[in-house]
Amino acid sequence: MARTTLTRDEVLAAAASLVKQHGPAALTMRKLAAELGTAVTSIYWHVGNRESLLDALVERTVQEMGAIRPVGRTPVERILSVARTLRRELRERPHLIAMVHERGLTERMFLPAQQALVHEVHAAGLRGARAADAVRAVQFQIVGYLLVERNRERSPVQSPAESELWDPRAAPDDPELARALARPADPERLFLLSVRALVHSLLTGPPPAPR
Amino acid sequence: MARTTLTRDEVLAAAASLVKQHGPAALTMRKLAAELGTAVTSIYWHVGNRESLLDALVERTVQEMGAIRPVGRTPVERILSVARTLRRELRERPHLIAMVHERGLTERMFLPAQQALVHEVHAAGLRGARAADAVRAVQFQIVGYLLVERNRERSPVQSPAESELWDPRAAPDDPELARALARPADPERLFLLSVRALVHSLLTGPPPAPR
DNA sequence: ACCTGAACACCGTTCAAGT
DNA sequence: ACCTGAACACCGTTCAAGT
Repeated sequence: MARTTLTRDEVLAAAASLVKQHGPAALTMRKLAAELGTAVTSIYWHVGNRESLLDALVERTVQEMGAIRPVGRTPVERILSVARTLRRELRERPHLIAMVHERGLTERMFLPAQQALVHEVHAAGLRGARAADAVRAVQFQIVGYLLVERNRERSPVQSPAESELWDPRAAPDDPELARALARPADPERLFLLSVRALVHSLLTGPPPAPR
Repeated sequence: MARTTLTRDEVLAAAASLVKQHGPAALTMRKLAAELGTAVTSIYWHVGNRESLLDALVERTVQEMGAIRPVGRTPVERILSVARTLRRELRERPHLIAMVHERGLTERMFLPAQQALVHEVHAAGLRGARAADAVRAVQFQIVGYLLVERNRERSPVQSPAESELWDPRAAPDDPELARALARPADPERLFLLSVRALVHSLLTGPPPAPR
């Protein structure tokens, strides 16, 4: 397919396309070579090996996660907007994000978001170590939530299903609770509710008690 | 090695041992056969194929995560004890937990914990849909946090390191904040601080505002 | 019912050889 | 500087054949 001489960028582009469509497991050196119309071994000249090819893809993804622009009137609202933006961007690149995660670069990918959080926590009046704790707590919560959510979506058919797990025996005196837990969660609503609750507590509450 | 006839349980035990020591990628059918002193193909008779062998290991792990016994005087403290217990148990089985996660069974593994949380949220006076939201928010936060923490630990050498990312330019008027963010986080402290803040807000705060 | 080796279709990677 | 095919050491899985 490559009418001109093969290029590292061409290799990366083809690899990214394979990963976006079918996930990282579908990215084999041989399929990639077929896609590019070259010998398998040419790829090695340009990218070293499969591992560093994946590294390069991950690096690209990290770069693509651009700066974050918080919107809203209060710090809480602006932090919520950051959370919402992150959720959207991550959901658009599930396979690549998973690779970033596997490579342990999630933290670095979230640096722009972290800086935005610092700004908002500051605006809310927190300083020093307390502000750092708040930033990290929110960041961990957002990232963690999204990992769990992704996991739920990839879930095979659960057996037993959540609805079977929550028959009324589990909470005999609160059938509405059992019914609510038997229903599937609304992830976006739960996400915003959780972030709001945590942020509210961190920004306005008293300092947490020592353990 | 198997002096007597090969058994499905023997296969599972040997496989679990390989995974615990070197992770799921090290579990190849050929190595497993060598470990058991049988032909590769014998294993197929007992467990079907590699995929269902992994499924069986995951199933075992889910069963092993026994019931949770909350301790403490207040609901908040008892929920914190659940969080601490989960953290410890997960950290003892990193590879197997990762496999559970990859298979989308994390939720099911956490059912005993979820039931404990229901009990505590109830004790704190929440009912119905509001209680269900609180349970799920806490559960998602705990699981999510542990996934992020695991990721951090597996992290290769970060480049640029967190400490380089946080030079004083990022927060010019708060050098203590920059210093705090440049230091590595204390995961257990941050974990308990986060859970405490979220739980406090969910159990005692006003209902969160609509979005 | 249980086990076997041979064979198949896949991998990633190395290397000497080409231009 | 860039590309090639052959070869190597691995995979998971199928299958006909043994007992």
